[in-house]
Amino acid sequence: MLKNRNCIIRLSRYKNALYRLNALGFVRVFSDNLADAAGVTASAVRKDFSLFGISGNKKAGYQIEELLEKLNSILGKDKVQKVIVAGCGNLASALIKYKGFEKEGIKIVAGFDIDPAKHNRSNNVPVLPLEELKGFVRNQGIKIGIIAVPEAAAGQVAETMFKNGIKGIVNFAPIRLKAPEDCVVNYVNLEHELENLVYFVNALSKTKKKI
Amino acid sequence: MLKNRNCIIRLSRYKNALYRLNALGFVRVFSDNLADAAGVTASAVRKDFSLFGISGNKKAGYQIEELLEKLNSILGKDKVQKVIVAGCGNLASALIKYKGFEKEGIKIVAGFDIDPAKHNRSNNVPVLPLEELKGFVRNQGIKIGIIAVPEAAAGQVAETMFKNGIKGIVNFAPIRLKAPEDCVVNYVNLEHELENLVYFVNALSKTKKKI
DNA sequence: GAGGTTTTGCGATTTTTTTCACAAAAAACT
DNA sequence: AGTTTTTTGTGAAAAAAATCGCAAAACCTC
Ligand SMILES: NC(=O)c1ccc[n+]([C@@H]2O[C@H](COP(=O)([O-])OP(=O)(O)OC[C@H]3O[C@@H](n4cnc5c(N)ncnc54)[C@H](O)[C@@H]3O)[C@@H](O)[C@H]2O)c1
Ligand SMILES: NC(=O)c1ccc[n+]([C@@H]2O[C@H](COP(=O)([O-])OP(=O)(O)OC[C@H]3O[C@@H](n4cnc5c(N)ncnc54)[C@H](O)[C@@H]3O)[C@@H](O)[C@H]2O)c1
Repeated sequence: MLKNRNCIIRLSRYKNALYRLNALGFVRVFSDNLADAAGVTASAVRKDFSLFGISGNKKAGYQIEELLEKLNSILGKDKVQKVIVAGCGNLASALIKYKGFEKEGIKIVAGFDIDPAKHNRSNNVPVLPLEELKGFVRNQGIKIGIIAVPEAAAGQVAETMFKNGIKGIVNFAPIRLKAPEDCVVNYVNLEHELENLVYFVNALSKTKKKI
Repeated sequence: MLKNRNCIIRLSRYKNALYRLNALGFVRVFSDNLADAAGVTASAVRKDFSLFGISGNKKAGYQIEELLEKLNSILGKDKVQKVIVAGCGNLASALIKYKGFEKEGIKIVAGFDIDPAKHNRSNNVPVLPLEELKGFVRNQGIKIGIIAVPEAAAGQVAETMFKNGIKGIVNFAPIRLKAPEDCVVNYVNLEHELENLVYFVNALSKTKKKI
């Protein structure tokens, strides 16, 4: 099994770039066009493809439509991915309202919250009491969850998710989660993202001054 | 200059973990305690510290307070970082409302939008017309920006930011940005994060079945 | 259809990152 | 004071990821 997260993220980027090229009327691409569009090197493109047994035509590059089919299949985009969110505060509201996920075959099917004021069954995306998470996830066979609860609640919520069949979590709370070994957690930490930026901006400005 | 993004992200994680340990009453840590709390290995902790010339005491570990001071200084947390946001839609609203940034010394000082309906000068965090971004950034010497505009507008907005002194951008729009070489862009792509999760969940379930 | 050109596919190489492993320092114990 | 125990700090080794480089295939031109 391939473990390189960056490589899979690049596949997503190729996919997005290919949709854009397609929309511009292109039918074929060469590895270097695609590389430019995705912001990587041509040999990275070819290497990644070779890792997944994707091949093009020497001298004629890759057929965009065919390529998209293969990438979409690798990325599990041949079926709609049902996702739930725990914690329906500010961040989750933005996620639930976001139209872009639908285009990508990602469907947030329900939110869960402990605050009764947030509950709403008649919504397009219902917000249900946290106690219903368990049954919902089991019955619908949901595999992917998003954690958007406060830091203090995240560990507990993750445990409930994993216990009831969730296999992958995107966690926005700024805390590490314990996960069973057949499960995955992807962390999105916006503070760290900004801190990181501050570090590199400072570091760059220092090196520039030396020159 | 150190280029390893992961290493800097780990420093942020150490910092968070140290605050938690501090709150629990700890005064000192050993590399392995900290490693556990931050979700890394003890040798990674020591190696990272050695890279930044941070040293502890053999047999007595590290003084938490002192360590925090050093990490905070490396991460630029000794002064408040002023940040602006372009695009004040759903996502930016969540960011603007988020209380957690303040605790981390990150202050979103203004939002900018093309939609007049979003403008509001009397808010705690004012939302101003996009045309004012230029002057605002220059006058206040802002170095960090967040892009939360639609994909189609992101390139243009980034260009304006960079032209007026922004050195680092966190970009939520699902598109690569052109950046001057003394500037940095950190990408946060939530679709890709979910896609990635789907890939690894599928991959793991396949390898498990083989066993 | 020979010769030239372009582009893929992938093994080999290089670079980067992580992990190991152990000497040296410091504390604790005897 | 010497011995044992514990933990750091960092070179060395290993592992992982990125990049290079080039043979081979496909196409084009004449
Ligand atoms: N909003 C941001 O921009 C932002 C930025 C960085 C990090 N985060 C992180 O994302 C998470 C969510 O942030 P937010 O701004 O949406 O917070 P929020 O306070 O707006 O929302 C949290 C929601 O979780 C609910 N909740 C609390 N405990 C719960 C539980 N045990 N089970 C289910 N629901 C529970 C609350 O009722 C609330 O609706 C937090 O961990 C925060 O640290 C948010
Ligand atoms: N909301 C999410 O959960 C989510 C998830 C993934 C990605 N994103 C990305 O984040 C970005 C923002 O998403 P959102 O949901 O907040 O969108 P949104 O439509 O709610 O907000 C976009 C805002 O940008 C403003 N805008 C448009 N053009 C502008 C310009 N040229 N200059 C300044 N402002 C401009 C609009 O008036 C609007 O207020 C998008 O690129 C989106 O693809 C959002």
